[in-house]
Amino acid sequence: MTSYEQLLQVLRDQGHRLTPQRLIVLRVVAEGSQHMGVDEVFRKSQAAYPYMDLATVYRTLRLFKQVGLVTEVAIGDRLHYELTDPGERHHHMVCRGCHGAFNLSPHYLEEFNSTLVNEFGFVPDLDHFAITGVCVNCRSEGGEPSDPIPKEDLTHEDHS
Amino acid sequence: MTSYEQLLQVLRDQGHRLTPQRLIVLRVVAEGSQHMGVDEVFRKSQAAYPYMDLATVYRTLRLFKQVGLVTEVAIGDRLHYELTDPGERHHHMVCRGCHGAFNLSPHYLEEFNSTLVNEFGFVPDLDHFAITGVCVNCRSEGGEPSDPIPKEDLTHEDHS
DNA sequence: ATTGTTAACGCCAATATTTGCAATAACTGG
DNA sequence: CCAGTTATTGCAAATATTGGCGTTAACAAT
Repeated sequence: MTSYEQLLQVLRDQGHRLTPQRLIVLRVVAEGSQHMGVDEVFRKSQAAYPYMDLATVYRTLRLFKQVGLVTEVAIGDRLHYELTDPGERHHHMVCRGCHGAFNLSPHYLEEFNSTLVNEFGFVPDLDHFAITGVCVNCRSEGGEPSDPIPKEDLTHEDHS
Repeated sequence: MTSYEQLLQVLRDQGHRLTPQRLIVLRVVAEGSQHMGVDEVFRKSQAAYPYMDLATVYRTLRLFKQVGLVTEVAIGDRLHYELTDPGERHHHMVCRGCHGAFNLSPHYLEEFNSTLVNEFGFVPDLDHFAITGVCVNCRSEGGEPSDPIPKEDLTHEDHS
């Protein structure tokens, strides 16, 4: 019923078992307002279920990523995870200045996608696409700002 | 004189010191026909200079990547490195079926680049760009082939 | 509800990668 | 060429990530 149930169905459909650990990790990631690092997911999961093992978190996140439940984003040099929103699928532009993550509509990749397919027969993985660079704010300030722009201000921008 | 000298100049210009370790790593990467993993770079460097430390290799590769001397490519789930060729700059399409790395002319990214800059003021890092997907061969064979296509046959394709 | 099959877990060890720090050596200016 | 400054190294410890394996428990079939 809830979209939460739908997510679980994705796992079932692919023959994966619904374990309490997976439910917890899923909830943790789902409730996280922002993308979280592995350690953060682990700590929150452990809070809900003390026996939670770090290896399980790694394995679970890898699985979730495989089936498309979560999206992996490289922030700085660490991987972060966030729930994949099937309705509002988006890509990321990650600023290496402020580490802000801007959303990017899939629309901007469509042409690129068809080009690769048509010219080379290469089908790119575009479920999620992340590209690093420097955002407007960091460009104008010049150099890496010591005072990063709050993620909240940037992350939910979706320029369609 | 040699392009090798030019590479060293890049380091000097940015105020980095020219240590024997760095020269060795640079040579190893330069002489490697294909992109190499950290361990491979380490082993070859160690062969040339027995005191070479693994941490130094990591640090050196990170530095080289920063200054653009080498290019980092994700093959499978490990990072590989290759010398950045300033003349024949190219990007990569990495097949997750056969792990082959196809070259991609920068031309195909120009439009994408200007779009991001114009629309969002976001300047993407396109010195090197790598995208994973499935290549023609692996698509036709269906599923992950157990007999990977030799890298030699694919890697130096440059579809301009 | 009971049982069988086997994926997944928890724990531990292995591997990969990063970091702290004292000693060294690359560059600078004299 | 010599001495001073400080980035870089090597080593070792810390941290991050992955893998092996016996046990547990999810799911399917009875």
